[in-house]
Amino acid sequence: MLKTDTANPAERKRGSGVRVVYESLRDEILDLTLAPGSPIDEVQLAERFNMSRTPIREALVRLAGEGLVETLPNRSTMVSNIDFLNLHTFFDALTLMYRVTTRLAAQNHAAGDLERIRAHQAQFAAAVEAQQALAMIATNREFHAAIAEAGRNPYYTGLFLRLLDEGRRLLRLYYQSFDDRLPQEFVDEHEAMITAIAARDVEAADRLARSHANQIVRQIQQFFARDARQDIAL
Amino acid sequence: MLKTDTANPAERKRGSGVRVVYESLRDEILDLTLAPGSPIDEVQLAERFNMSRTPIREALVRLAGEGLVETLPNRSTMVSNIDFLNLHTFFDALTLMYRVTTRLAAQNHAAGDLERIRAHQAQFAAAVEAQQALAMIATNREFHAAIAEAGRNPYYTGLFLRLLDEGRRLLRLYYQSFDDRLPQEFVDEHEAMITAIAARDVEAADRLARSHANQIVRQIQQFFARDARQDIAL
DNA sequence: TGCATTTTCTTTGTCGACAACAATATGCAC
DNA sequence: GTGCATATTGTTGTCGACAAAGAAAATGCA
Repeated sequence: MLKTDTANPAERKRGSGVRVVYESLRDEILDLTLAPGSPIDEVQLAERFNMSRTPIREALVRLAGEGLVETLPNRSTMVSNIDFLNLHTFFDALTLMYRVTTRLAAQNHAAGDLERIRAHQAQFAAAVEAQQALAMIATNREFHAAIAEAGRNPYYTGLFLRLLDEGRRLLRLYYQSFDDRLPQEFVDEHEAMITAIAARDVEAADRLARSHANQIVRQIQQFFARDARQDIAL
Repeated sequence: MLKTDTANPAERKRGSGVRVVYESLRDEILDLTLAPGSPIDEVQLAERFNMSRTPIREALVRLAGEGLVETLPNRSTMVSNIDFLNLHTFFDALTLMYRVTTRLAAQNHAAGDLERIRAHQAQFAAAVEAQQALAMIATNREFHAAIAEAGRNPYYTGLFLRLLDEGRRLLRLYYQSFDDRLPQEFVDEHEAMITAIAARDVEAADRLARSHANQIVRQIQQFFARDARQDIAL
């Protein structure tokens, strides 16, 4: 219904079906192309992707495992709602993961890590310069993901990626409303974090990560608080 | 092959199939009934649970999402190996989650939380008294899960439960080798944590959680270090 | 007209079958 | 006997179909 990616009828590598569906749905959910709370029809997806319901279902099971969709037994599955009432738990966990991963990156980064991190930072700066909201969100995620990778703790990385993805939905709302204006300050903060990591200065990395997280959290919280007040005013 | 839970031929509630398979396999993996690295045959499971391969596969997808099994494309899926070389990352994350959840429990616990926590602690103490290793592992998990619940941050709770489950496999090895002897000290430490939570003493809760985690980590590390040395000696 | 009940209809959960892929076994040439 | 190409076997990924479970619509009755 959204996109008709029914391009190739049957020229699809065996075993790639689930991955395609999973990644497509995942991106659409996180980009808010699929609205939170909207129902998901299996047969519709099967038609759209030109495949049977079986791989569609397996993709949905994966998405459910990550909390991106919720599936009621014998009832339709739907895109998970954003829990605005408990956003503070999200921000709390996000801040902790920012700090922990950046700390560990300063401790454990090895050859090649800094190059990868700097490359993502360059892409992020370019996206900010071009004022492209979606690219900003994506490159920011990759930047912090690279830092987490350099920290070399897959448990932290896993939770952090999940939180960053969940945050993509919030950021999408945020940038949508602010008309894609550019937060140059984030670029500078990123640079400072890279410097601290390169110097293996754990405490500085922690401090920067914490203030970076606080910065983001504060802005988003202000935005949603303003939004809520407007809702009441109407 | 292990258990023939082929009891009821078809008297099974619609939609419960996946859950049954998922929980059974999960328990067997964590209890080491299914050895790490052992292959998983879908048709064999289908015969054992008296159902088609479809629900079996969905259960395996869920397990793969939690990292309990690994699935190679077009090749058989197998029980995830324990990554002994990177155990420190596991202990690191586990310790942090011990601390964070206990801190939050001291901050946020509400009516009924303490009762639930104390109930699990009583069961744990009973299991220790009875020197039942499996019951000790299970009740210990429930005790800390209840604390995490009282902390009211589902992101932390989710990661913590995953770590505790992964730890079940390590603890299983640990207790197996030590002939199920009883760590009375854990019971006492639990009691102290409950007291700190009840008093809403966040710093004390943090301190106790940290030392509790260190205690456990140290014992398991010693065990595996000893084990490794024995392996070399042989 | 309003409510309870039955019927239809939609959507899910499960099944058995088939095709593709990987690994092993077989055959053949040297 | 060895090395390579081919056939065979086993296992996975995908499919189309059917039946159960709700939900919605239709019917009946007061």
